[in-house]
Amino acid sequence: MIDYAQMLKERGLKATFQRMNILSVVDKYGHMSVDDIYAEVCKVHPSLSLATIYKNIILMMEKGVLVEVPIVGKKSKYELAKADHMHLICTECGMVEDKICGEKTDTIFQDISKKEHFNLHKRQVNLYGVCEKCQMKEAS
Amino acid sequence: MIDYAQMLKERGLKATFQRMNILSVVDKYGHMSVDDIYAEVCKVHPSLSLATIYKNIILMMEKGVLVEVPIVGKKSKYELAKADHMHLICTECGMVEDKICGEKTDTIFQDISKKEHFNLHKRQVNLYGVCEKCQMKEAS
DNA sequence: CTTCATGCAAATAATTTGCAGTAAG
DNA sequence: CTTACTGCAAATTATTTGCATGAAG
Repeated sequence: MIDYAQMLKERGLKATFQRMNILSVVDKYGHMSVDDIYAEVCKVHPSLSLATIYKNIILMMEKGVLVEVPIVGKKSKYELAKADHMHLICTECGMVEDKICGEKTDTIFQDISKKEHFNLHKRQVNLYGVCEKCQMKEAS
Repeated sequence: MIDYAQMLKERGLKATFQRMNILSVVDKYGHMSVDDIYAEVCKVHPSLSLATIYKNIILMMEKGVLVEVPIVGKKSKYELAKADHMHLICTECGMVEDKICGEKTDTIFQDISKKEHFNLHKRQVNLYGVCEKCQMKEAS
């Protein structure tokens, strides 16, 4: 169980009800768009404003709590900042699943960066395809 | 030299002046946002409409001529469809550079997909960091 | 208490749409 | 000629901002 309040205070942000809930639903569902977050948090806090979501997402990204996951053909999703990983993205249902990268890819990326004199900060690997569930549906 | 007219006709699209120019500037500069394209093509075709750019980008993506490159914290860029590759993206100046992936990463991605019963269609690898030029600037 | 965060409403930016006129084949 | 494409203007959607009120520490 993650302590969202502490997570926020450590970065100098007040632990408001709204922020706690944003973190909690992002944590629960893994990857959410602005609208997903809004819809979900509204269930427990109906007077929530979209502007608050936008302001907080930007703020929490600056503070390194949230990370943007831009996706081909859709609005970005957001996830909690965590160890580097790749995404399997289903182009049918929109599902996003985390997968740990492993050292091998890591080494490859670092070698390339070194060769190009590129100061690498962050990797982003997205694999687009059709997930097992959607393959089932299509077959039927 | 790429024959843009043929490229378009092969996919059942008319080879208009606008489309030829969009392809030509994207080809020339490698990676461009909607606004970049608009600004550039306007130089040779001042009466161009932004709506035309949007319509054509969508159309050409459907026909597999253009590919979207979504980027953290910015508007997407577009590139000509070509062999799989990764992107080095400079977070200072916005530069995007192509790099060929190599078989090693390819194999890793396919293995993971197989293990997850994921039907892989498309890879997207973006490495974010600071390019050589911007490192120079910072140092000075 | 004091400061920072929220929610609203209004402003701005980004994208899409409908349609009459125009150009490609 | 005929169909598809463009450009405009209007509509829609997405995001940002300013400010008065309210909550956190």
